[in-house]
Amino acid sequence: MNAVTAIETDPGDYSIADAAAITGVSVHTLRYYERAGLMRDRVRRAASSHRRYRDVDIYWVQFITRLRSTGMSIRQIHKYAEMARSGEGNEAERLELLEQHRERVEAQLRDIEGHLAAINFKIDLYRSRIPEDSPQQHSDHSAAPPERMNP
Amino acid sequence: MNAVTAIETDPGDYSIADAAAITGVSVHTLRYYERAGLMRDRVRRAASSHRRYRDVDIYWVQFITRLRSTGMSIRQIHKYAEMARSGEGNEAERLELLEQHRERVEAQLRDIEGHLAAINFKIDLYRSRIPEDSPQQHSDHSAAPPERMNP
DNA sequence: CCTTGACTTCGAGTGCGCTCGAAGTCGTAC
DNA sequence: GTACGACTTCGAGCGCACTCGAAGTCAAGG
Repeated sequence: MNAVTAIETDPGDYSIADAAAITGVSVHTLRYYERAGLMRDRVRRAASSHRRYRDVDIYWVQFITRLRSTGMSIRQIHKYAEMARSGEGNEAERLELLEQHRERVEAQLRDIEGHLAAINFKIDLYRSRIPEDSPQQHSDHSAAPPERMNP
Repeated sequence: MNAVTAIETDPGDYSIADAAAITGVSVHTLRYYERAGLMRDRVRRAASSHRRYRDVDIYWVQFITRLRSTGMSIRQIHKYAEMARSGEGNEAERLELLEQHRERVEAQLRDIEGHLAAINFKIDLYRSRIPEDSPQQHSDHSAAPPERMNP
């Protein structure tokens, strides 16, 4: 069970280029994430010191990509990864972190829906001014959205 | 109809501090937006050279805030504002810009929904590992999301 | 043996969107 | 008159998340 050959030949081991292709994250960013302490597990190395990503690493990258895409900061992901790295005993804490994030994402979703509605409203406003011949005043200003805008 | 007094006393005129309070955008940022050419209309000034925001300015700020919140860049908003400033004749172009943004926002919304589902999936995974007493192995790894993750 | 190319590390650079601070000007209150 | 506070301009600074580049290593192919 030679570790090196095992690592080199094991299917389910990917080069950094492969990992980048699979995850859609650039090789630069993959290295950066690792440096920043975002990886859950230490990424294995071939004898050549080249990184060998395993499936779990890929999944992890895909998951933290989702966290990033929903606005979680690198700092926060680092914290989460650190907890995950330190093994059992902090599951409740990790869960809490995720649940807090979930709430932020849900709020995000609601906000964006509101913004979308306002944008659609404005689009309709433009539409009503263009198609038929009525190129008089442009009272573009008040893009009054479907819902109240101010607190 | 003294312009100065008219501007000073007109209700519907707000100081930059008022505008900041109303829009939730900081005074620094309001000035920055103006410098960056994001304002549709030239913001009026009192004799003291203090800015006097009118309702339309407020509405505009609120709208571009929505554009910002949905990921439109300052550069793009500048372009849009420039078109709006240059008066009639480019409504179709403005409409197109907004519609393109709308599509991006809709895509954003779908993406976030997917991310949220994956996060919820992971949360459920944690939940199943915590409440009852079963603190054995932690096979946290594969946060297999409800939908396929890779293209 | 030598080239090629895919990787390595590490520090520096970039772009974005603010955010701040210094120095100055007003207008009102005491 | 002078102190105060709210504003003004302008340039510089900051934090974040990458992104890049230089210089080096290594394995395989010709």
